[in-house]
Amino acid sequence: MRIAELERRTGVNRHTLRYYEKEGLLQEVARRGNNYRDYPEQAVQRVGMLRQLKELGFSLKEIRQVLDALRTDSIDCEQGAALMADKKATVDRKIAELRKVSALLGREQRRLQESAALQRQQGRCRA
Amino acid sequence: MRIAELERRTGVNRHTLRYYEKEGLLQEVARRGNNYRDYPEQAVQRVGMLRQLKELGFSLKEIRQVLDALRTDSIDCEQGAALMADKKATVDRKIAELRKVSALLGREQRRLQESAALQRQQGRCRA
DNA sequence: GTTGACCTTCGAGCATACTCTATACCTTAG
DNA sequence: CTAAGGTATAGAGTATGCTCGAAGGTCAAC
Repeated sequence: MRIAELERRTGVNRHTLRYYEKEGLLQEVARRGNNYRDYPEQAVQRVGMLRQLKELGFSLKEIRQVLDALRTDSIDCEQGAALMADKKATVDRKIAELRKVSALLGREQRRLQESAALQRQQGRCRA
Repeated sequence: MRIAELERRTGVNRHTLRYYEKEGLLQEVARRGNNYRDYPEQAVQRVGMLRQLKELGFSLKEIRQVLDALRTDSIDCEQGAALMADKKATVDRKIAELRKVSALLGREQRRLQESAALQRQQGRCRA
């Protein structure tokens, strides 16, 4: 598919897609005779994963490492496995931290909601 | 405490601490007679939470909203509760996504590890 | 072959989040 | 009093990750 379609299907700006390619995040982008980029169907998923990881706080550099390892082939298996383990540990740590944050936000939300209820009965908010 | 101690205890550059203050992320920083900043003990925790949220992919702007709501007082309870609920939903969504990523990384790690084992027995990596 | 909708590259510009430098004031030890 | 070291502000500089516009090539329809 051409860049316009990938842009439409991923919601990612075409300039950004070219930027990702330049930064090595989207490899093996074929070109047609006219020099137009010709993305494989797979690219949609790849860009999706990229954006997801980015949203989760990973830098493009880190994401590239993971995506590279997922493409494998060029990378040593042992090394790839270690990278995956490392990234998984990072992700698991993030999950644990987010759980705490979620719990904290939940508690705070309930507290404020109760205050709001009181506020409706009485006067001002006394959080 | 003065800025040097907060820097030491949080591991955050003093220039960054002043930057956070300027951006409204650290409010109520008292000044001594000599105009030196005098942070309350609490600031250590606040900076810690800030950095943690940042690490998890939140922008300083988003973090400020949450920290502001946690300080409450100035904010409407109803509104604060809604913000907390909203941020909690975001966090919970992130957790769900990270679980998927973690699972994927785990699968990939095992696959590469098996390939590495085969590789040791036989020849090259065939991932 | 001209129009219009694509596509290309290149380089400038921008927002965020620091990070550092310069200049100067404050404080404490010797 | 002076030197050393901590602090202040202001503003410049940097890294990352986009985002955009200009100049020009490609292509299908008319």
